[in-house]
Amino acid sequence: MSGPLHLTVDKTSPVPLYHQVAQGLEDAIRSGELPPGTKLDNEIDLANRLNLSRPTMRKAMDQLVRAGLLVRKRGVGTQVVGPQVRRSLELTSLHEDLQRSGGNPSTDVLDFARVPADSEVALLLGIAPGDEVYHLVRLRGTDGAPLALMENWIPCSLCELTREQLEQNGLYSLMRGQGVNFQLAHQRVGAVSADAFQAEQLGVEPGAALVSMHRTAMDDLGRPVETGRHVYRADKFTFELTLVQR
Amino acid sequence: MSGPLHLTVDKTSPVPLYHQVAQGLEDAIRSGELPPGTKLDNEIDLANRLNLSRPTMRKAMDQLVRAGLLVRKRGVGTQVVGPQVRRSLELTSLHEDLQRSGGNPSTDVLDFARVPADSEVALLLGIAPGDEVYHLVRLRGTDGAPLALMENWIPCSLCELTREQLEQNGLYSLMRGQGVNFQLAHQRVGAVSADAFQAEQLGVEPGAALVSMHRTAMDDLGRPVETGRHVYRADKFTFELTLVQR
DNA sequence: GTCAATAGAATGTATGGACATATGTACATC
DNA sequence: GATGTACATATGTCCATACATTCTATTGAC
Repeated sequence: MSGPLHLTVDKTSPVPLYHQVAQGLEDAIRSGELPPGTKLDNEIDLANRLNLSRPTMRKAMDQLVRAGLLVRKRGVGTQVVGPQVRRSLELTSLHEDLQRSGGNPSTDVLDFARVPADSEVALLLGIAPGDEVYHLVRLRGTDGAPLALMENWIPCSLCELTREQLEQNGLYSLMRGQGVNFQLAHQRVGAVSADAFQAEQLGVEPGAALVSMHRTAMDDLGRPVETGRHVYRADKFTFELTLVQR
Repeated sequence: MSGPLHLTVDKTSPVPLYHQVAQGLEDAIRSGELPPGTKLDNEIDLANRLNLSRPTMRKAMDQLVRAGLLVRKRGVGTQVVGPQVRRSLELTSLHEDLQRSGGNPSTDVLDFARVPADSEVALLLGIAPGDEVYHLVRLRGTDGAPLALMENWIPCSLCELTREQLEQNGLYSLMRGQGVNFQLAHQRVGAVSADAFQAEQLGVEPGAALVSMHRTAMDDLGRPVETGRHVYRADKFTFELTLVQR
């Protein structure tokens, strides 16, 4: 179940060989050239065919195994799993999600201020109560219809924010642009009934079901850099996640 | 910022060296022996100290970098991130979650039948409409209070299920016990207002906000093995997730 | 004909070395 | 004193090879 698959690698390119191979294989799988169930040639043959060492070939395949596109069975071989394994879980902002789905995102900054952190926010951000934080309340919508009401806190020591920037850009891209390296985020997703303010802002009846989300994001050294509480219109928004067995 | 750290490896053990090292390092980090911010010795020294080759040492550290416990910076060194990186996202069932949190889970099987798959279920499970599937409706609770209403479909060709088994065990552990290798699951989490049936079963007012979840689980070859729709009491249940930047 | 031993094939683990490249610092120069 | 260059350092990539382990299929014995 193999043979053709004309992968090529450029040994002069600055992009690592194993990455080129992994990318080529992934493209072949996602394009359907290697349909689910296909059994690949063994690692040594593949390496020889591309004039690579086995460790390099293996490292490329490792990536795809971790990504869930390939399954290796010792003593048997390697098989294509299938492209129903879509994008795995990523750390993205809502703004970026909306851009991808083609909607026309808008942002209304309802509140923007520097305030002293209360004890709850200080605990979440790992700072002292009273330290200055940005407090934002934003209303996000697509194509004119309100979608999400978002309340966020960010330590002022991390970056400079202005109301004008926030009306144009996503919070995450602004912070990234000022050297904040997001690494991971803890989220809690649940449901709440809309209170009067939420109902008015989002254009739903009071008591309507909303998706709620609490998030605390951390940078590459594990320092909390942002925390927030968001609510979404349940008829327009769900969280999609892919759980992977390790 | 290093020096002691008395790791040892057993070269006669059947457990891979790189795994022993990774485990030892992870223990040292999580125990606080290597606090966040600690800079590790370079890979070559560490390898020499443990009488290992650099690739082996590096492979061990790779695991921890992927797990988010270490950060490597080229030309600089490797640093401990911190243990606030708790358990990442895992593929678990609700039943197992409840056992971990100490609650006393109960299961009430409201419906159990073999039925022909309708077109929607058939599409999700990748089978032909009309093929036989198990159709389950279960009410889960903790300490006597209802928590979740769960409706599931499983192809009959995959395993044998009985009502009695389901009252004692989680669905996933039953299927795993019959050779189903869960690999990943796609989930959509949102919110809905409780209808009359849901409200009665869960003990809430009609119209109350509920957390909703749709899931399709797949095995190691990418075949769908289970799909379902669940609703949870919003006051007792949220989804916790950790997003990791890759 | 059935079952067990065996050989082959594939992945899993490990070694040792070599060179490339990014980063921070110390030194030399202007 | 400011600036730029050179060097030391640590990680990033890659190769050639060896042996271990597991699964499959075939062979051979009873």
